[in-house]
Amino acid sequence: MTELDIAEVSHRAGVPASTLRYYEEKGLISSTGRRGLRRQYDPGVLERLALIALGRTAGFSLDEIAQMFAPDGRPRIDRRKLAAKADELDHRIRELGVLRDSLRHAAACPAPSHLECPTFRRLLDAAASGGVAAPGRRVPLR
Amino acid sequence: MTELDIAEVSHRAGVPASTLRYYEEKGLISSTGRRGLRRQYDPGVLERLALIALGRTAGFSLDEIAQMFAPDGRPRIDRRKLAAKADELDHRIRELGVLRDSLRHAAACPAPSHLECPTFRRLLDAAASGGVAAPGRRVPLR
DNA sequence: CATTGACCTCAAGTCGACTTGAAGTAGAAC
DNA sequence: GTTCTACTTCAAGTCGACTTGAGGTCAATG
Repeated sequence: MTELDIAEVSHRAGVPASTLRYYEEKGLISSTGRRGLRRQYDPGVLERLALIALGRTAGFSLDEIAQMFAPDGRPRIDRRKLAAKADELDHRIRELGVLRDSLRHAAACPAPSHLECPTFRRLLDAAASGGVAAPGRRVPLR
Repeated sequence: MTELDIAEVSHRAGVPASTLRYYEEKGLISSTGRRGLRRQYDPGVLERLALIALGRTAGFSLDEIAQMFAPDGRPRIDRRKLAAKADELDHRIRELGVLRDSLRHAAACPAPSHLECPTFRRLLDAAASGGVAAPGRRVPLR
């Protein structure tokens, strides 16, 4: 029997069983059957979970990820969506880069108060005018 | 009178009035008084809002940001915290860079299915082993 | 055959940052 | 002096991704 028990999947994928049930409810994964009450899974579910994890870190929502699987279970990833997400990431990366540099500067800046540091002020103005980033959708930090 | 009406602040800072009330409730900003019922603000609140926006985009929570103001209202930013956040950002930036490159590759990859693309598979394995990033705290995407 | 313990379901709770809705009020315009 | 309107308060709702808790079931172990 090559089937995996839910505990096995949970352990191997590093994902709580509750999450596996939740993903199943959302249609992201499916179990091949039950042994008694317990869900059994095809080993392929591990790959699928990896795909889901990947999508999450790229900033896709679970619903978006669900769209990425064809009814037959094979990934059907729209290359344009990937490219678009890559561009989005690129944008975000630049923003974060500016932010990081400014934070570093502010951390080292000799001005008595941050408000008196020109670099910090420039950053502030950018933030005020939405030049850096406005709070919006969220992506994982780590 | 140099005081600003809440509508004025809302408009100039690009922040809904409901958010201003919420921030006040959280102790992030304060109004100087009322004209009738309406909150009046010192123009300095705009700078403070910029500071808050900045903190948000850097990934600080509102509570953390609240800690960054001394009781007198002046920013009291711990330089070590800034440096730590910069390091965190740096880490995240690297991760996102890898992710972006891989997405771009996958978008252009000629393999019939992404699962057959070596680059994509490497990325998958990284995601599976937590090598890229595990979902956790959130920071603004844009 | 009885117990154990890990799984099951389903509803509800959590977290952060706000938003929304109902019901009220005061300054300003007519 | 009435009406208009933008504000006010306070409680409750929203969103996404899960987690938690109560009460139930079943394969395996002794």
